[in-house]
Amino acid sequence: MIEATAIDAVLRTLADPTRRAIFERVVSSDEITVVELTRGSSVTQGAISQHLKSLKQAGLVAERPEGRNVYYRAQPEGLVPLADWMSHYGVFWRERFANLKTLLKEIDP
Amino acid sequence: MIEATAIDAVLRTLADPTRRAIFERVVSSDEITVVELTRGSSVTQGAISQHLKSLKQAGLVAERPEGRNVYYRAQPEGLVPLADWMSHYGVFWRERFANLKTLLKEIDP
DNA sequence: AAAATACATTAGTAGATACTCATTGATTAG
DNA sequence: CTAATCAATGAGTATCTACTAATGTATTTT
Repeated sequence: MIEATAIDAVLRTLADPTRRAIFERVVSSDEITVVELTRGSSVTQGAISQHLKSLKQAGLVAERPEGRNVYYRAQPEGLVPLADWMSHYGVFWRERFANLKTLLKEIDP
Repeated sequence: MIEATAIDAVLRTLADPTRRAIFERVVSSDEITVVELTRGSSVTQGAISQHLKSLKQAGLVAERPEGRNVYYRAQPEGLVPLADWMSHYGVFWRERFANLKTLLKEIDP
């Protein structure tokens, strides 16, 4: 059985559009600070920090404090519970997953 | 860009543990009625019907009325938005394919 | 040292939502 | 025909949560 608590945390965390948008911005950038995330966002800095806390607890992001800044980066292994769940319950996911494996072989034969 | 509304509906629908459990039971069985789903569940029949409505609107299940019963079955193509969203981050994984190799082994050993 | 900057955290609030209970509509059984 | 069963829906409620505003804690700048 898939670990219920992990998939639960990941899905619940990604379900919120604002929080998911933050995660996507973290993914798109190598590293990004809270002020940078706050700029171009419709919510306040406090909300950003709260969402980052949720993302961190779900294992989706990691932080690197440096001086008064905190750099956030994506933690891809946090998506493993979701990928695992998909492999069980998503038939079509297997095909796309096969494509991903093909892609990887092209990159690193 | 991935269609925001679809991935939003799928994630929001699957985020609730009770509703996700219902979906998993529908997936596991070929076809299943509401009474069957209600048996062995901690919530009432009304709640089950409400969750099935959400799942149907998200495109995750389909129904087949027969007499006074309604048979539900999983609609795997409803997971495509989620798979697409994951694929999008497959690109992100490619940039860090060392991690991806680890992920692949964990997901599909 | 004082001011400014970066981030986290708290309290309070408005809106969302998951649930129960009751009812309704439809179909089947006695 | 009447009673029972299946499922959907509505009203009402309690809980959850995403948000703002304000404050706190470091750290850096001037």
